[in-house]
Amino acid sequence: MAQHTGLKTAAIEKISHLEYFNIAVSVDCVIFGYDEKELKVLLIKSDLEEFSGLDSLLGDLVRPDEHLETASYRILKERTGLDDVYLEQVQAFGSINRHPSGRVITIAYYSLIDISHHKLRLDNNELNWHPVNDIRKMAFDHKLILDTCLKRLQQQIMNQPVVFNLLPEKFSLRQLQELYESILGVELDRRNFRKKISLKDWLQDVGEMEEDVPHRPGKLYKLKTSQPKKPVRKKAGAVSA
Amino acid sequence: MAQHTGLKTAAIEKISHLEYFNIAVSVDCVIFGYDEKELKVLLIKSDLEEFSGLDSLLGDLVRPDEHLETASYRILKERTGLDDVYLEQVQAFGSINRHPSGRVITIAYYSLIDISHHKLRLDNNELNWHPVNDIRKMAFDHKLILDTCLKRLQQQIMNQPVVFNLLPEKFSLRQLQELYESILGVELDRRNFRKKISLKDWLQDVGEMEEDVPHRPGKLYKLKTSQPKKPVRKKAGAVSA
DNA sequence: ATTTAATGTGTTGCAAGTACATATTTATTA
DNA sequence: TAATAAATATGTACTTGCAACACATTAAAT
Repeated sequence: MAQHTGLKTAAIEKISHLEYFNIAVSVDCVIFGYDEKELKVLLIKSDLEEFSGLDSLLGDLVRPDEHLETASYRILKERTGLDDVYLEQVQAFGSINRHPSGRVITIAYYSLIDISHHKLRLDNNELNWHPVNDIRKMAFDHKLILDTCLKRLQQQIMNQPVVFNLLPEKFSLRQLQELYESILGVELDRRNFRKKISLKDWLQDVGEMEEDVPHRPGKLYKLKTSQPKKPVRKKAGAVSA
Repeated sequence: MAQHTGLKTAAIEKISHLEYFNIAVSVDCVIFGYDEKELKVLLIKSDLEEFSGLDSLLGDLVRPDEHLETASYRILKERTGLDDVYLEQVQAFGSINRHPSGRVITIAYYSLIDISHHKLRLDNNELNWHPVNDIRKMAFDHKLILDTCLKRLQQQIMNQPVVFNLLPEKFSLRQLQELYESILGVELDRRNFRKKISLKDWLQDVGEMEEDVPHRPGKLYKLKTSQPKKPVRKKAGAVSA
């Protein structure tokens, strides 16, 4: 490889050579959901012989004319029917042997979905929600990708109002606390949790109460409209961030 | 595109088709250095006509049999002669039109280098250190990549002992504080800074004093040997993290 | 010897975080 | 209908981390 001339030039000349198109690019989505007081992730049974019986993340190759994020949104739309979801890039994974069929580097995204959303339609019965804590082994390096995305999610929830994408529009503080607990894997003190949340000024009292709970109903809240629950959706042609 | 069958299978079948090898993959390194009390970044004049006069990051296409990190280490070695540097993946950038010659998605890394290191040899006189604060416009989307990497660095330095890769082995607390100030772009209180650093238990008194300073010399410190200044270097075949 | 300029150390106040207790409300049940 | 159970709603004391701030000390330069 060129050592003393500009590598960029050398590189670009080679773009027209086939040898440099031997890497495929995919995106993989870690789709988190929250149901029955458990953090879950949407997985599909791997259809590769090498990984028979194992689950894998939802992903696909990126099309040559497709932005990375567009590819992720496409997968989400195809798999869940949902359109307007929280999505965030986490990292690229590029080990040489991570895919048995060839060199595929993948860009991992995590996404947050309200499982109870009325528009949610899983496209395939090989698709299932799995409690994150029960997952042991996955196809490819997907367990590593899942763990990395979960760590990122854990870091984010204390600073950014993102978990609300996992909940229905209206929720009680208990629901919210249970969600935090299931993501962080720890128990939280109810009084301190409420104090912390109220300091952040994320919530708005909707003036309604829980219904059909076998105990004293709590107030319902929603995310303040001034808080961006979803990131600004970039145009496909825009520079990624 | 396959909507109701496993996408993975569909994808893998297509790996053998040429249409899916139309994306090239590169890595770009944001190489930070510290000199004359300024945070600097190593850039090269772009040799593309489209970007004539503009600087660009150091990068290259990833070879089909090369791990992403290996490619970054290769670039660093070729460009600086250095071998054992701090390197960390930040993000993938994948806009469709980010490269004028074709579809190239790039994985951005940032790396920290001691500019005074005796082994440092820039391979090319188009390569220059630029004060980060002076940089306005760059080739490709490299300004965005630089800004993103700087933000990541800023987040990291308060929690992880990484800045020591930018300093010679022995340094004074003043030097260290000036470095923090130039990375964060703020002035820090000397007493609070020292307290914070000493709480972290990163430093070890080497029992020597500054020399050739026109004022009272300060004690010299080095990073505690128990502190990992560099990340564990993964084997090329290992799963990336 | 004096001046200058930086080093090297607390202290005090404020803000945030943690541990912890009691009164209140609703549904359930006896 | 009254008593009980279970969760909501709220407040206080303690501790820890962070920010503002001042003074004595040391070495080089004059």
